[in-house]
Amino acid sequence: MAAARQTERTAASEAMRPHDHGDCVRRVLDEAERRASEDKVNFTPVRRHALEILLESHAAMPAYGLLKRLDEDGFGSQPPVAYRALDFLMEQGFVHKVERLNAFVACMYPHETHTPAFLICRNCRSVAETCVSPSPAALLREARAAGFAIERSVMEAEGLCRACAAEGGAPCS
Amino acid sequence: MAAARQTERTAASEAMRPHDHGDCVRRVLDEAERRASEDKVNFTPVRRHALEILLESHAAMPAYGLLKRLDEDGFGSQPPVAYRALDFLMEQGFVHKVERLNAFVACMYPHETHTPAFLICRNCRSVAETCVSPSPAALLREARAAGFAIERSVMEAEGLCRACAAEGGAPCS
DNA sequence: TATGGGACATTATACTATAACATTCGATGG
DNA sequence: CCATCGAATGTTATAGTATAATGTCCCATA
Repeated sequence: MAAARQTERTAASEAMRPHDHGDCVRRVLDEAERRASEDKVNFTPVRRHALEILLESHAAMPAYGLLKRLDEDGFGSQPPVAYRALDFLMEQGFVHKVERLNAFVACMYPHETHTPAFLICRNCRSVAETCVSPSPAALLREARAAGFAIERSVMEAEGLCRACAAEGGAPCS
Repeated sequence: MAAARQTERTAASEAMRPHDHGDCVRRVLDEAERRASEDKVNFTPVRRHALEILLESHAAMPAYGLLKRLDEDGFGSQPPVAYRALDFLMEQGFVHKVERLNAFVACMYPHETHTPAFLICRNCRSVAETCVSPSPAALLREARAAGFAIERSVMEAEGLCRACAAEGGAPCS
């Protein structure tokens, strides 16, 4: 279990089941490619490779984890390398930041506008993205009442994934 | 505008209107006191004072901002001073962390169990807490399907508060 | 061909958070 | 009374996250 941090383990309905992950990768990468050329943004090698790395697993990866990988693959070792790529990918909606973990995941639904919602296991730190409607009604009402214009929002739920619950939910260590 | 970061400015329906803030403070502090003695937890001076500091405004305060204040008031200058107080206050539900900002706000609804929802202005960084139901239906459905047990969740919405929108929404600088 | 802008390189530093271990002190039971 | 256990705090050190600031490269294009 201790090794489960930031590995392949995932929790949510789609991600948690065995699946042809190559399909995930191709689907998302193709869509990103398409959208990038459509929007005339510059999908450079470092940006593309950063997305590929994040796509290797459904787990969230910290910026310095990504940086390490980028460095190993010859893209440079300084923090801005990773953060610039991440900024681009997030602007394009190809990647989300999981604030609770200060870590990043490739978006599995890059074709739809949505409010990402994450199920984050406090035990193994697996992360599953699910989609909810662009802005949940209750929050939208509150925002309207306040004159607040929501531009993007995220829901983050912490708890225990099925696998960890089965093991008793004790901390990894 | 530039000075608006982490000041009294707030955005949401309750917090954004002029109001007797002394009432907020007394109400929350009394409730906290009551709950602490009821639960037999140790509401020590540093913990209480940390809550008082966070209650001074509806804005989110970074941990090191709180630490600075605690230090000035004679409670010590090392990071664990602030983080320990914050850990306690969050456990008790008296304080929430706004993950998007890595900053902390006193909970304005310490008497109810709820999913906090934050409206965060990307321009002036004001934060308003609103309540939504313990777990929005759509997310709950997803979680059930995944066998994921939600223990707590948060919604964070970023956008422009009314005041900043009126000013054109340009960055503070 | 100059020039303007986007992307990238490089250096330094700011900010956030926790690990690890020592000490104090009060409640509780012998 | 005294042992001792645990919660809270004190102290030092370090890990982890993120951005500022400046300069270079290169290419589209006027």
